[in-house]
Amino acid sequence: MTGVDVARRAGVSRTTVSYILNDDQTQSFTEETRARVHAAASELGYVPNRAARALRLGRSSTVLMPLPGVYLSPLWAGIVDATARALAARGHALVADFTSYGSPEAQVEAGLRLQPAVVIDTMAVERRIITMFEAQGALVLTSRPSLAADPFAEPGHRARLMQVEHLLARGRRRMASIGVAGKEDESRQGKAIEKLLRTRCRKAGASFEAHTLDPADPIPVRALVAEIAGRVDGACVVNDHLAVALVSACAAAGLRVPEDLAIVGLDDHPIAAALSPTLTTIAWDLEAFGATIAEGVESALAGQRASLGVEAMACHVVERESA
Amino acid sequence: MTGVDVARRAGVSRTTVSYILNDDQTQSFTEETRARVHAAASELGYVPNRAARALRLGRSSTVLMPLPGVYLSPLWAGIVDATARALAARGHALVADFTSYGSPEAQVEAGLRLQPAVVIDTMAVERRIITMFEAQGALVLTSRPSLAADPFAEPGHRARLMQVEHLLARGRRRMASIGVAGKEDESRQGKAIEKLLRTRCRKAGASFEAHTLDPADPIPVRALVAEIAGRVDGACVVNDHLAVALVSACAAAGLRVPEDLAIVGLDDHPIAAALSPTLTTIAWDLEAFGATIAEGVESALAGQRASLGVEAMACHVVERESA
DNA sequence: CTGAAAGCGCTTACAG
DNA sequence: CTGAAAGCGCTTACAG
Repeated sequence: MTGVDVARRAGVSRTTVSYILNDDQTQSFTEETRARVHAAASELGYVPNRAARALRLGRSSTVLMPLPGVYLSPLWAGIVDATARALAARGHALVADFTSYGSPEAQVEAGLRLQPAVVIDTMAVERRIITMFEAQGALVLTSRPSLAADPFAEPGHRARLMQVEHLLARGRRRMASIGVAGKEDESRQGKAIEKLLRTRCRKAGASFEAHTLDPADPIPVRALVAEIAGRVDGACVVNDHLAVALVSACAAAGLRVPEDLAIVGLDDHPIAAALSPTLTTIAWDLEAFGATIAEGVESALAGQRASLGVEAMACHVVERESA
Repeated sequence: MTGVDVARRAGVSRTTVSYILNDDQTQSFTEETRARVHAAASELGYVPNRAARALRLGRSSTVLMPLPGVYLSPLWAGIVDATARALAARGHALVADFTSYGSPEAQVEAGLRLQPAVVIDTMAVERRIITMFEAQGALVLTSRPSLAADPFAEPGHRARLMQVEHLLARGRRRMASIGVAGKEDESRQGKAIEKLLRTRCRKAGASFEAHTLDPADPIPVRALVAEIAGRVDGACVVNDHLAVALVSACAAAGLRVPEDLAIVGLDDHPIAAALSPTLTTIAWDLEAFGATIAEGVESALAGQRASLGVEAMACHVVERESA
């Protein structure tokens, strides 16, 4: 089942089959020829050999997304799924690599071994790893929001702000933001978000305080609940993982949610819907994000410097019991 | 950077390079020649072109793992990660496909478009989809435990039994098993496990009851807590997602965990460690599982009917506060 | 023990 | 508008 079979069936040369199936704009064919070739291809169930195509073109159709050591939360799973789906529709295969490598060198070497057409840079991977990929000649597509942009436009900022708006709209005026005690660039972003939320609260005449926690350890979560009980009436949490821990610690401490403390999470983790009380959260529109990345890959392959417009990644409130 | 460059540098023919680098057993070379070729390859950082190799060999080095619509729990994420790592070490790229396709046909067509060397059959995919892959000539490696085997040997059975043993060892004698209200083959397996646990409890002089719940809906979880409060003192739950919902519903109902009800989860979900109280659970040894699959892939590629020995997948109790 | 050569299936510059 | 032919980099049967 090769292009030769299609050519024979359609009564044209192998060359013509390639030109027509790849919709080559530099060639012209009669509508009748086109139709015959397409018909022959679909009747035979012809699928071009990827290896031969890659060999000839000098690039594979594999797209690599390095996510070293990423805890595969439903958020990341959703991003990977949406991206893989959108890429598959365009004939690319997404390889998401969650492996934690011993060194940046090992990571880049393993990634390059795949000979990917494009490497997708996400917020989950260190910048210097991306730099190394580029130094080795890999085509990189970044999905990082441009730092120069209006911070309000950055998705993480918008989502966190949406949490605060939701709590303010429900009459909460003593606000706390709870983040992850984290890595360096995360905490830098954390500071920016903190400032944004603080400003918003001040404008609404609400108090504001910020805390960070280690999501792997419940002890500080319990301590925090004891500390803020009675003082804070609205908490916006950086992700649902931590929000679930918080709701649970409130229950253990006898603090009523949402009466004493309203809580809004982020990411719409499946467990959030199963909790008692169910967790109000912010959900992302991942479908659109995947499509955006797939388009970016196409542009990058076409040699254009692609602007991803990740800034436009949408999110919305999922109203449940905790706020 | 091709095999020709390596040959030139080592002062041998292109043929010799291939034979030596692929460690062809039908050929013999002096140790000195081998060393020269290996040295030249590593000095030049030679990586064989995957596309050319695939074209020549007639098969890619992509391994496909269809996981249609699988909620990517930390368990599956761990399995995918461990498998990808083990396969990468052997030069294969794992493509895990979480897409929910409209039809089995669409799924198989999309999968085949990748021209995978091997398709890995897991418990997450319907059998008829695997049958279709095989009918289309794909090489399938099944990681399903053989049904004929001793049920005690099946990993899911062993893990659930481990939960019960843990609760019995802590003096609990009024046991409940809580599963997911699920699909047909799951519920068949569910029946087998129920029988196994019931028998074990009877032997220990403990009472036993089984319940199933929809993990997406907290209402029945709360109803169940109300129903079993005071009657049951030990609960083993089919996964941590549901166990978190249960712990949370207990707190909301004022039922003390573990004093009134000891709870053991399954899968070691990261959220389980962040809960108040922290969740006692069963963790899988996924590293070994990934290695087993990678070995199976190699055997399948070598034309041998591979026995995966999934039955041997190990697990252990992670002791925390809830039991 | 080593090497020259065929051929996997594709795309595309080139000739007609 | 269409086709014959080169060549991507690899493996391996075959000849020496």
